[in-house]
Amino acid sequence: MSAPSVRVTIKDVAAAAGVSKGAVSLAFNDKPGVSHATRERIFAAARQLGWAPNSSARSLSRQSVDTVGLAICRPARLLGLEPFYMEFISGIESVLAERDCSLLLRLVGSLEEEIGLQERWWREQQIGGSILVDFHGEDPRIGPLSRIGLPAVAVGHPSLTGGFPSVWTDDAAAVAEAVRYLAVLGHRRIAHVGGPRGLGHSAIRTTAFERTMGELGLACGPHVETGFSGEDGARATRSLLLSAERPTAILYDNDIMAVAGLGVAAEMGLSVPDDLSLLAWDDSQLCRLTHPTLSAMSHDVHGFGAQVTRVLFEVLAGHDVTSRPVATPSLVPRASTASPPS
Amino acid sequence: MSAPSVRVTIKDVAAAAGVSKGAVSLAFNDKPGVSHATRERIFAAARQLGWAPNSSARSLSRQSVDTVGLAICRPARLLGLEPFYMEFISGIESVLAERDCSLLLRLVGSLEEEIGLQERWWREQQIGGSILVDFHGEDPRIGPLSRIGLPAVAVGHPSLTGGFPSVWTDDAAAVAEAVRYLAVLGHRRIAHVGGPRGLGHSAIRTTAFERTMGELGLACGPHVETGFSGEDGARATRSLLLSAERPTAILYDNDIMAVAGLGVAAEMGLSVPDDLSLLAWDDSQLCRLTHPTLSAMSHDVHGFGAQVTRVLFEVLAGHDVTSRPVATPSLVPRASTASPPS
DNA sequence: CCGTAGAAGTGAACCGGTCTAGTCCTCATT
DNA sequence: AATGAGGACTAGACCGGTTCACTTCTACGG
Repeated sequence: MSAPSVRVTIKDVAAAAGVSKGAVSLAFNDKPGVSHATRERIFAAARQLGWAPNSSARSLSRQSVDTVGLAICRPARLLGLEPFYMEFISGIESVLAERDCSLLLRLVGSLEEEIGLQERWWREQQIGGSILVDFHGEDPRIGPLSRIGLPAVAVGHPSLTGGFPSVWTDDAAAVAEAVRYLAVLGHRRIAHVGGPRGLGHSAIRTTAFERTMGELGLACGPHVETGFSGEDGARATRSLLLSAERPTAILYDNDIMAVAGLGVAAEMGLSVPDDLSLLAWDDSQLCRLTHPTLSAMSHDVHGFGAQVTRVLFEVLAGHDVTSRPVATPSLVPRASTASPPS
Repeated sequence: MSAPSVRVTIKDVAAAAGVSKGAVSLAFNDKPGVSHATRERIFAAARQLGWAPNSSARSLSRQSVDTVGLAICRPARLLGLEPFYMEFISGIESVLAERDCSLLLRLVGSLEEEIGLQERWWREQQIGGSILVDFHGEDPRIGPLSRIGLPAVAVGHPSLTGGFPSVWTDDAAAVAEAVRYLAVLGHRRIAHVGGPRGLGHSAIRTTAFERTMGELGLACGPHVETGFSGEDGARATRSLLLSAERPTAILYDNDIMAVAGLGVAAEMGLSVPDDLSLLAWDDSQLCRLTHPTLSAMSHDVHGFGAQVTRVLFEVLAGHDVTSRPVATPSLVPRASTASPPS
């Protein structure tokens, strides 16, 4: 790839302003050592020539870069659908933009591919640090990426993220709230449609689900594992609704699956919420568009992304950072939950 | 942001392999001038030291970068929901990854902000070129960005994209197909829920809608402008269904609004497709999850993104590139369309 | 009037690669 | 034996910034 045809460098600006390169650099980096008048002259010259410091040259001599990496490992088709990530990314961006930093984004096919990618990014000094998402139990990224010293913030419960400082939502508490709410409505047969067990936060939610059911003295109803796609959600719902002990309420691990569940219920002639209650997770706008609208465990995904990024900057500044939770998802009851049929 | 604590450079590798910096560079760039044996020795040394060429230094001396820019200008909340962009991005990535290039992504609030951003990216030589999306009529980006010579590929009909080579879908033809299909089913009162007129492709679709209706001798039913959000879609649908001359079919400009329309129909006690037919656009997985499933104008968004990126690489290679269409969206009939009530 | 502190500004080294001109060597040709 | 061609490799300039050590000038205190 080529560069602008007329390349204007700091030397040209210096010449135009009648000063040395160093003075221009000082002026542009807001450092003392140039008088107000000179500074203005330099800015005027730069504006007139349309000059901006070459970012490669700058990061070369500064020995630093203002880019952070994010690799997402989910099948592409699925990603398109999950409102979560785009909103998360927009949260990240909101903080990056404040500091004139950029996001290097890559979709990868496997955790191994991600390890290779992050290592390369770091070695080539393309990124100053990374945001790591979707932790698995015994996540294979932890070893290699800590070893090379990649500064990173993890998204996920500290029990999953190895040595990386993390930012997380207390999913266990949220699941407990969801289940208790359904129980208070009178549901006894509650099912859970979760993500793959391998995925850390799915495992946490599943465990919390089972524990809470136990605490309430309810037989732990069926729990189904899925790959988070809408089709998975539909399949899971169909099989639950066809089982002998049909659940009267279903808790889903994202909102797409809950929408799919709503479709399946309609298809099978069940009325929501009269015959069946549905409770979604993540609560994107989607939950307000269906009929009936979907009750959901809601959290501020945009703010979550922003917070993660702020913590990453702390790490990059060399501060000692400890893991911290953001607000626990909270229940937003809408029209898809009610007492079970008597 | 800091760099790896132990920085190993090309000099270290050269020393370890007992050659000069130049030899290492030649080896790593697959250029002639080093024997097979030496090459192997160099690779071994690099692997052992964990060295990869510093990307800033490389692009500085090569006077080129391997990053392309993409700025998206839509409210963040909306973006999260639109499956289109994530899929489009994953298509872009699939081509970038092949060539070890990266995507610089930024969400912006206005076209003016985007102009500033693209100019800065280009002047600072952070990007080699850009992908421009969401063209407006008389798009304000065209002038400034052509003037600075930014290499770019536009997504949108050539009539919108000024001098930029473009890749587009023939939305006019697709709209005509959609309307004719509904007409063949027997619909006479067909409504259109489109995007903002300012947005180029929305205008094209709206015009095509009106023309096709005219050609079929149908009174051009109501056309509603929206901001593409689900809430907008719901509002538009509600107002259409309450009008005196209630339409029997509605064509939506994306799939989120169609899903919202489905919700509104249910809420108003109308049966889809018996009382009302709905036809969506973009056809993400979402259209298959609702009940009834949504008929849609379907196209390969992932492939679209990939194609756009390939064209950008042609531009960057200095080839003379002409605008070209990709496959026209085609109708996928599902359960939301049928003949109108007699 | 001297000494000194601080502000303003310069020149050159440096960051880590790429690339060109040039050296050295081997082998084939006349 | 002299000539030439070409392969393997090196030294050093260069890319465009940042930064540090150093100079010059002004102002102020004693």
